[in-house]
Amino acid sequence: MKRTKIAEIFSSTKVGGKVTVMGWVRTRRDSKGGFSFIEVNDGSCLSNLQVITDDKLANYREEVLRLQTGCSVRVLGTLTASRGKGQKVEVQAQEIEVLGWADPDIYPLQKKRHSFEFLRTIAHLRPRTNTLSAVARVRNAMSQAIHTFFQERGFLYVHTPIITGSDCEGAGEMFQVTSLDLDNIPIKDGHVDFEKDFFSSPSHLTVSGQLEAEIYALSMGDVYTFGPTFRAENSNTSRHLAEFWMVEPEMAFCDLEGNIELAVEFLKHIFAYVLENCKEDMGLFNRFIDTSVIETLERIISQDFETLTYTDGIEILSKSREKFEFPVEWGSDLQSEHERYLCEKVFNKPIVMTDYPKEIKSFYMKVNEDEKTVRAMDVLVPKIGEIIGGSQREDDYNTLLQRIKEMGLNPDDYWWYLELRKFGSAPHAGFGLGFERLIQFVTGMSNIRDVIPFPRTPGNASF
RNA sequence: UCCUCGGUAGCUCAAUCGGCAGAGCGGGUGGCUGUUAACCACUAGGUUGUAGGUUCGAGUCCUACCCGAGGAGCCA
Repeated sequence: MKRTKIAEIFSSTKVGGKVTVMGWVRTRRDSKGGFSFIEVNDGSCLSNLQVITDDKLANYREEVLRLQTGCSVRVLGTLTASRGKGQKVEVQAQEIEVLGWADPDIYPLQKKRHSFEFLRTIAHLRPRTNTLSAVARVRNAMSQAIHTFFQERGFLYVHTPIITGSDCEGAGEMFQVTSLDLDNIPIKDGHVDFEKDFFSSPSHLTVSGQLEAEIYALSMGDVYTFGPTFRAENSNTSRHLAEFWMVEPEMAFCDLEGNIELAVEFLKHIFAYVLENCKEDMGLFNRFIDTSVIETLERIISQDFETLTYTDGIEILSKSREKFEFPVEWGSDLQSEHERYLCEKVFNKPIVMTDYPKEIKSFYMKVNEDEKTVRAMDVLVPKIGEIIGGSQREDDYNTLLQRIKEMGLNPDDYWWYLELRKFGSAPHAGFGLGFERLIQFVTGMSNIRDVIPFPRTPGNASF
């Protein structure tokens, strides 16, 4: 079953050799002169390979003329320079074997545009479309770019747990994990008896690997996680998933400024990598999805990000003449309309907003000397909004303990997290980046459900 | 979860004031051509999301529910 991938054929200019290509038929055009053009795609690249077949093939009339969109084939032929326009090379077939038929009466994909809504209902077939296969290739390239970025800088890749022991991560609703028989739940003193559960205590799917990443940062220096994350929020938007992938670097001996520097470098590296390595796929997005994506990415790579404090942001917003639905006031969180106004109207580029009021941020963020704000940073990008959220972590034992109490949390649940501040504490910082939101930004895809192979959202875990 | 809009042929959509269910693409058949979103002709294809109601008559109006999209909240 040795084969040549179509991407490989297009990447070299050699003609004359014999090749075996396997893939799926996208379309067939017949000539009554006794030959047909078949476009084959194998997923290795966006372009189809044009295969010329003629009635010298034994199975031309019985099989080749019945090939339709979706059939899988093995083609043995000679690579030749194309006589037609539209492609440089093509394959003159000597043999075509039909590996699998696809009855056109019932095969849902057609040689035409489908809506993304419809394609979501056929997630088992949608990667056979141009756009979804391009998303898959870009997603793959971005994963690669993430690892090379951190590995080149000496960051350690840490696998933090998917199942977490206690409900103490403090970031949104969690999915509970249990092996108890839900039709027959053990009860003790009127409550569920978790002693009988698998872990002898309530357990959940992780909402963040950050707290565990801090452990390794405070031993190994620079670390990062890259894995799935789960939120049981009933969010129905184009930028939320119940299961998504998050990148979380964590650095010891690093403050907020170093954190911002890394985040900006990180984003620029990913964008540059994709522009360099996914030219054909990015061309598709720039042509059919959002005609400004390439220009936007190029501009971001060459420009500085706008960095401003929350307080400055509030000032700009309250001085603007824009009419907002929600009032702008110091102390309350920025609404989507505020973020978008700053990002898209005022600066027209990504912004890094820092030093938020401590009341609207998490307990683990380092409190500033003003005792009102914390060393937090959000990176906001046009259209998507928040793509990165991070902070310098509170490294003072007493301050952290006090913050935990202030937020109404139980210090016992955080005993090990507190001990990191008791034994050899050090300044450290990190951030979380939503991988799918980054893919959305890079590709211009407007719905997050179309940049992950199998989206999980409220009411839907199909496939 | 809230607000708004939508659900009609395999797909994308149209259907005026409540009055015969339509088009393009896709499929089938035939024709034509080194074609490439191929082209030309013919043809098949419908429980209008579900349940109920108003009416002589409902795709259209009313009620409930289901599903989808956009926005908001929550966040990455």
